[in-house]
Amino acid sequence: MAKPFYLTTTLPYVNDKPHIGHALEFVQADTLARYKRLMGTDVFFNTGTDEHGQKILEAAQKSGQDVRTYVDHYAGEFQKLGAALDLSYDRFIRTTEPGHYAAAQEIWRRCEQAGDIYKKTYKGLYCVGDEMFLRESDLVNGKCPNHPNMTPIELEEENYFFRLSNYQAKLVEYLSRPGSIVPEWRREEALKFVEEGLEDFSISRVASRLHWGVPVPGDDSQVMYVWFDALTNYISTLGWPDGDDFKKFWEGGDVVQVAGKDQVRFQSIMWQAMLISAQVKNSDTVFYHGFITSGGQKMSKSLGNVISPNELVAKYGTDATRYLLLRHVHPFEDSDMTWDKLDEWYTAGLVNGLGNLVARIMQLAQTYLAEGVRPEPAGFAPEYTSTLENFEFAKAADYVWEAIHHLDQKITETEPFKLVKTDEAAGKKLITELTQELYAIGRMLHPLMPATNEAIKKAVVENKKPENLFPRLNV
RNA sequence: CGCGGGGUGGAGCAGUAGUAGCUCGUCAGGCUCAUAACCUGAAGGUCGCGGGUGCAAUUCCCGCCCCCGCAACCA
Repeated sequence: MAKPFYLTTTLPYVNDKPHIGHALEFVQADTLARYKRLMGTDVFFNTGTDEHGQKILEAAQKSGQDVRTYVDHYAGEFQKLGAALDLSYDRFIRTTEPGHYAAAQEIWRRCEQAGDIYKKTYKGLYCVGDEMFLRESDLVNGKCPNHPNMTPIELEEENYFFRLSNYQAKLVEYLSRPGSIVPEWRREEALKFVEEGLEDFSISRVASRLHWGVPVPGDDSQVMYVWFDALTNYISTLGWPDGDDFKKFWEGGDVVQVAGKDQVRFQSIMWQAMLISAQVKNSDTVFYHGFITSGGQKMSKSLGNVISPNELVAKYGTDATRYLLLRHVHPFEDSDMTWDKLDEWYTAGLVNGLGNLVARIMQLAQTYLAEGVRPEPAGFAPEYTSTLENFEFAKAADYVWEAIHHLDQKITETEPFKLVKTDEAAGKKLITELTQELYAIGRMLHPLMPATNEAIKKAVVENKKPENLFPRLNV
């Protein structure tokens, strides 16, 4: 029996609508989860929403909503996106759940017990407009960038700090293991960063200024800084400290996190130090994906180049959106996306490629075979599985599309549509073979495009050519 | 300053010490089962620049130029 597999995305912060980066991360994680299940592994796939902190309070106030109403709304938006992308998560955790509060407070206690939490006075420049501390480097002409007519004031505040500086040696050890971070070069980057020295970081805020957070155990005057509580979700979702799922999937399983490339310090350094402090096993691997740009630039409303996940699903459909994100986005590095390119990729790969192949084979099968083909059970080629084991989603798709191309070639070369007229038995045998190969392609597609796999399987078993899987775009 | 990634045919990418490959686009041919799809072939690159080591470098080494990230509590 294979080792259980725990997988989690980062939790999107709900201060705005879901964007394409969220969709990318979700789809990548979902593909891994489905792949592992396909291999017979017991999987726990976690995602959810991060709902505390200053920014959220501000965003709620700005929209004139009660903060609860506000976070409920956005949690709903992310759940809708999950459905639109056909995600197979086992748990959608919200950091405002009571169970999560309990876990966050418990890890706090354990870190405190380990001697890693202490109180310190923090002095800094505070912008009343933003209600937050600014760094020197944030200032524009000595003023807050968001409030140029307000002079930041010197403010002193007492906060709790976490002794990250205690964990340099242990983090170096952790990060020295290849595989602790994927891709490898990001691991080396993180290692170098840790070797240069670590500073303690503040993990609480004064409750009178910011009440929207998890109360610090034993000190009602402070709430946890949102990072500290949010990171805990990865284990609170499993019922830590006592839950059976925690024992099975975290302690007894492979623990894999998926995150954006801006997350290295949080996921692979802060969070891992917290785990060590609380004496919980570290994550085995954190996989970091790149960002998606549009027309060579960061997507932004002012540039008008935003491509939203909901627009993608509306235009191309669920599986096609998954295809576009998996095959045409580099798993580790930034990738560019424009509507022109998306249309091109969609038409070439799905309309002309996969969709057309299904149509041509199923037309033959439906016409010449008496009944559905019973698929033969088969394994998966290592060339295919190794790509997914290594988070190389685009290569996995490339492998499948090579198989699609070979099948197209085979049809052209063997001419079943002629053969069946000159030698019916041989023709039918050939068509049966082609249908089985189509079925095998569908199976490999499962982690990437689950509904498409189902559609192909159904067509083969029922011996019925399906409606166009991928309709041509109206140009 | 530092650290990291990258510069390959029109575009996007892969790759390797010894005929440079893929997708899209272009052109020609083939096929007719299929969603004007599919198959084959062709045109198109001195693999950023300059040195070095090799019988041989796009691939290794040195120097330079250009582009893009990171430089921590922004969740």
